[in-house]
Parts: sequence; structure tokens; C-alpha cells
Amino acid sequence: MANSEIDAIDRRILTILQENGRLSNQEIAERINLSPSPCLRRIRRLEESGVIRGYVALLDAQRLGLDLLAYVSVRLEKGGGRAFSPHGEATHADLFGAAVQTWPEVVACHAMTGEMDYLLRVQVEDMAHFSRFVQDQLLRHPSVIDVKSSFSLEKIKETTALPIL
Amino acid sequence: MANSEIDAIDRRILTILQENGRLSNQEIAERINLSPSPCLRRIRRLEESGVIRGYVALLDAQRLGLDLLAYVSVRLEKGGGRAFSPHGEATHADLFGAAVQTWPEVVACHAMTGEMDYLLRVQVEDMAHFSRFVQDQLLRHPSVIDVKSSFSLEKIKETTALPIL
DNA sequence: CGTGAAACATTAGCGGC
DNA sequence: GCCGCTAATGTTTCACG
Repeated sequence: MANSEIDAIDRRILTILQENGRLSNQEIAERINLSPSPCLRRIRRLEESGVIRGYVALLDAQRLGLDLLAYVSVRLEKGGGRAFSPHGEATHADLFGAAVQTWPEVVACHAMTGEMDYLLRVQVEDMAHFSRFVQDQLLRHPSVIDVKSSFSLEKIKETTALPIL
Repeated sequence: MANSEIDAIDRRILTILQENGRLSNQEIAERINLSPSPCLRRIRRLEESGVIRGYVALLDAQRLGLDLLAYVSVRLEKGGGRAFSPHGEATHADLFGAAVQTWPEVVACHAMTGEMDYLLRVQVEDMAHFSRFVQDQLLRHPSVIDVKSSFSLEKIKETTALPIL
């Protein structure tokens, strides 16, 4: 459980796995000039310490008919204010956060500094679906005051790889 | 090479791989009640058709010392305007897009509708690093007019899995 | 689509630096 | 402590029914 330091070899492993998470341990070991056993031990350590959160397949949104990507700024009711909830009491932030988890079209949501409280990344088929999402879900939520949407015209860059060099 | 339709079984495979991209073909085949061979054939077809863009490891930004996530709105010089470039001529958008590719701290960049032209997602160690990035890279870029930053206070939701149900 | 066999990869144990 | 070897086990990937 300890605080294993991440050395240069670990970083090379992470860089490789961020690009291709399905390389075999052997292949990775070759690329970093190590034999398979210690390479695997390092990978397992990185997994267990939580540095590697997991492995996923990345899909192509357009080929799946999800042609519209929106960023939505949301402002909530203010104050340390409380609102009714099934369990008695909860902040607007709690209620909104819980709702966000249940909306599949919201692929990311951050509480933010600045004028707006939350920034949502919303992935949907088309404008009709987006409109329904805003009208029926977002604006109907009791904690939401205000919503501002912008739409992605072009994806200039998009990577899940963190800059660890 | 054709336009293979994605059926219900394919979607179940994709749902599984979006969650765990390292499951063995055998494991996936079991979960969808299929034998390994046809399951693998489907996966390969999804990979080759580009529906599956790739497999990656997801890392934990905080454990790697990347404690600051910013969203930065950028406005560029307007017009079909052109600016000098090494190859003679290029739009401001081209120049800015090329620059973005070279900045490792920018993990995503979209051209957007609305008042700002681009939305950048910037992942850095701390505010000192962010400040250097804005001053030395962004604001120094000849096409950039204006920059507005917001910072993530809390990650409410974040998934690479697309809503394909 | 399923079966089976060859090729390949993973992983635990042990000895050496 | 960390590396590398070996050998057993499990997985992928074909050709073929």
C-alpha cells in the first residue's frame, strides 16, 4: 500500500500503455529493454497503486451515430441553500451531481470556478436529441437556474494520454 | 471494407470493452454467450471498421502530480484573414491548430460555436505551470486575441464510454 | 457458428546481482 | 531491494467441419 516512487522506467511503461493499452507484457518488456517478469511486476504495481486507473476501448462517436458534441455551462441555485430530497435534505450540488450520474448523454461534468458552476460535456445523436435533453432533463431539474450551450464544430485535438514526460 | 451494420451483439461487446479494454476474448465470449471464435471475429471487424479506435490505459492525474485541470476559451484573429507562415500562407486557424498539437499540456481542443473560437482542456501540475503556459505559449501565439480560463474544482463525472445503448 | 490444436502470452517460484 | 530464468498454466488464433 506504500508510496512507491515512479521512476523513469515506470514512466516509459506508462507512456506506452497510454498509447496502446493492449500491448502484451512481452512486447512492452522488449521496448524498454527489460525481461518480462520485472516488467509485469512494475505494471501490476502501477495498477494496484492506482496510477493506472484502468484499461478501456475508445470508440468512434460518429460511426455510432453520435454526431453532436456540446459543452454546457450550468448555474445552480446559490447559497449554502438546501432543497428537498427523498432522504430529508441535500445541497443543490448533491442533487445535481446525483442527477448527472443518471444521464448517459453527459460524459463529463466538472464543478468550475467562474460565472458558471458546472461544465458538462454532452454527447448525443443530433440537435433534436440535445434539445430534448436540455428541455426535459436539465432545465426541469429543480436546482438548475441557467444553462448555456456551445457546440463542437471540429475536433482539433483529443487525447486521453496525460503529459507525463 | 463494407458498411457492416452494428447489431445488438456488437453493442454488447462494445459496452463491455468500453468498461474494460483488457478482458480476454474468452471472458467476453462467455459474458455474451458466444464461443470465442465468432466473438473474436466481431471484435476484429469492429477494430478494422474503425468503430473501435483503439485501446488505452487511463492514468490518475493526481497521482502523477497533475493537480490542475483548466478549461480555456480562446478567441483568434478574425476574418478569412491570413498570417505569415514558413510555407507562405496559412489561416489563423491552421496556425493555431498546429501549435496546439505541439503543446503537451493541451489534452483536448475543439473549435466551437459561440463567442469563443476554441475550447481547450489543459492539464498541468499547478497554477505556476499554468501561468507559464498561458503567458509563454498561448498569449504569445500571433493568432490569439483573447483567453479566458476556468478551473476544475471537482470532478463530478468523467467517462470515456459513449452512450451507445 | 463451433471445435480443436498449435503458437503465443502470463505468471509464480527460485537463484543471482 | 530489483532483475532474469524456467516451467506450468492459460489465452489467442487459425484451418476446418
